[in-house]
Amino acid sequence: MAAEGPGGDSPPRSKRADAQRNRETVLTAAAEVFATSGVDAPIRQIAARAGVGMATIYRHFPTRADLVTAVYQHQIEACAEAGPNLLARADSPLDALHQWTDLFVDFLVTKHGLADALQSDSDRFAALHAYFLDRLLPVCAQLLDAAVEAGDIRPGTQPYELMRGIGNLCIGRDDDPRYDPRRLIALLLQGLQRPQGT
Amino acid sequence: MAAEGPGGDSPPRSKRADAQRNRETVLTAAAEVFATSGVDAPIRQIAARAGVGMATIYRHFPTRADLVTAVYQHQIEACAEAGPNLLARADSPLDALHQWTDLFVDFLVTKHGLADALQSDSDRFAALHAYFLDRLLPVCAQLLDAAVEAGDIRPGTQPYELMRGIGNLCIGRDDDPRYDPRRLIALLLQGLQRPQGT
DNA sequence: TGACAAAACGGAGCAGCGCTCCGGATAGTA
DNA sequence: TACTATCCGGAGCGCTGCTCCGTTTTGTCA
Repeated sequence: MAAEGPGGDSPPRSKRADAQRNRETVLTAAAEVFATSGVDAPIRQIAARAGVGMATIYRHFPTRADLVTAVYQHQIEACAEAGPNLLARADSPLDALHQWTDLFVDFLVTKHGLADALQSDSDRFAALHAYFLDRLLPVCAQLLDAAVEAGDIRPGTQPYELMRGIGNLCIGRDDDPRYDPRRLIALLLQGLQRPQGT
Repeated sequence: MAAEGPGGDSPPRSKRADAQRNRETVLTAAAEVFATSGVDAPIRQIAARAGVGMATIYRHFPTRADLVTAVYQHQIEACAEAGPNLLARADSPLDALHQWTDLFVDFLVTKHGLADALQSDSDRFAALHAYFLDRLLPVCAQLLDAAVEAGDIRPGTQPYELMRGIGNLCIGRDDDPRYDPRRLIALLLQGLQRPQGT
């Protein structure tokens, strides 16, 4: 979908050609800077790389969350769409949940500081948080429900809590061999499974 | 005048009286400010509250991590000492691990932004991170080992990973009724338990 | 007690950041 | 070509972390 701020459809008012061009330029530059300096990189740095003024960035993306959202939109979307596909193709709903989680974690871990931003207790990234929830929560809920239905995991877990938990576990330096979020998330899912007895 | 300040034992030659006094004043002010504005509160604010200049704070606590560590030292210590006690008194090592985890989580959750700081990928809080690890990792390892020994949980989990996982799960606003780190940590420990059958 | 050096203090000052404001440039249209 | 709505750029403000240095306080020794 068109990258619009939350608020919905705007009339087919097309922007001026230079504005359109600058928007793309900024997105490209932001993606590069985020990859090297993390999503907290100074706006000035992104502006310099894009060869535009700061106001241009703020005009297109009023908050940092809007910019981050726009940069990663495609990947978030891909992650959302993968959910139903995995559910259809995997051996079991539990298996699908595992695979989807792996996908989600891979995405978060490879984006420097993205997981941190998502769970930050400041409100700077509220819009990003909202977008993630809006797109991925239903997917996670669907997978969870299917696994419950199949009797693989016990009912009662809230998708929101699980998603935030997974996101939280992804926080931190990604170059520490002593800490691999995947192992902990595997434990978490293990704990979710219905015990054989009782 | 044998009044020796708490904390590490330093050689007999100590600081001037006014320095000692200011150190305490700053610690008190910092504790108050941290409680209301979080551990990221501006140094100026703490200085103003303590009625001292900023340089005084930097002189006593070169980095923010040093200040935070000093403020929470007693509570961290208490948490560390509780480990062996719980192990001795609880019904089982697994039970002790649960109780200790609760203690740890309660501590983290009630300190605004402390968990965030602990896992921040910036190096600003490296000293704090190191202190936590130094004091609490052995305790966690002891509890974990005991539980493994008792056959309650399966071997192979690294204490470092578990501690970081617990810390990570505590990150975020603490006023969200939809997210309770305790529930997820319970799941994590559940996943750690040795399966009864097969 | 008074003098004096070491220790500690305080805040001005610099640099880096987010974000805004407004004079000037530009694109689309008549 | 002329005109206007749209868009642009960067100077500027306020807020931060952290340092530097002239001033004040403390402890000691004559």
